[in-house]
Amino acid sequence: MVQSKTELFEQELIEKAALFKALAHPARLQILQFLAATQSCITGDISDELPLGRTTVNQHLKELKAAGLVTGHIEGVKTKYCLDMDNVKRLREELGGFIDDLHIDNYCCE
Amino acid sequence: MVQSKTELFEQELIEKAALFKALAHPARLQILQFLAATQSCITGDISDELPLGRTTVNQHLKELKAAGLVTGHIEGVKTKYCLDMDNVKRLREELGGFIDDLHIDNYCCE
DNA sequence: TTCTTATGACGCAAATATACGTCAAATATT
DNA sequence: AATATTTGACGTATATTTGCGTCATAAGAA
Repeated sequence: MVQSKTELFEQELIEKAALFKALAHPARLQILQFLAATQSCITGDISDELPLGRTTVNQHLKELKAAGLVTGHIEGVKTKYCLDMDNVKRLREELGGFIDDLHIDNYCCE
Repeated sequence: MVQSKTELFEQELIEKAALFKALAHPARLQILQFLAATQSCITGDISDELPLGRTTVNQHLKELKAAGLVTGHIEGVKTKYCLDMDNVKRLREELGGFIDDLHIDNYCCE
């Protein structure tokens, strides 16, 4: 492509697409599940749970943080990661809302 | 990367990630909105509505079809695209379900 | 038939994502 | 102090996505 064109779309669509993109990799989904399952916030060796190296997992964590779904607290040498519950809830509403707004109930294709 | 590793994850996660990925671009979100808004199924010149060329839009439509969210019926020279309502509804449940399954209501981070 | 239109397949180039090795800094352990 | 852990930043290689031009095909119009 000559240039990226994502910025030519409506801001709202861009943001929604970015949210979906944050969830568009199985590693990131599994990280979210793992953080949710282990109630207490967990250190970085989430990589033991995934078929990926540590730095790769770190990279995915970084993206989840950028999307606002996860926060990281430094605790001595280690770092504890947590779900950002408020944003995860907001996420759920936004994603459901997008589909609801399509009003597929009335949709009739012929 | 030496090789793609997505296939090393659980099948369920891979499929959910693929669904999210289908929604991870503003053009595809807008295409879905457009198809939903124009009740009658629409020919390919959806590209008039987007800041993208025809072949690019075609490419995005192809991805939406691969994800099962859209179907295309040939009608003479033109092609009519439709939302696949059943799959869109299923999508809504699966995506909401993923977040529900995190049980964030009980989540307590300290 | 000839011309026009609409489409999708194909391939290219640029941008971005994915995966990881290495390294320096910070904290703990000895 | 010397050593060991844990982490994130950085760079690199490969893979995938994105955007588009070109072309051949198929159907309708002239």
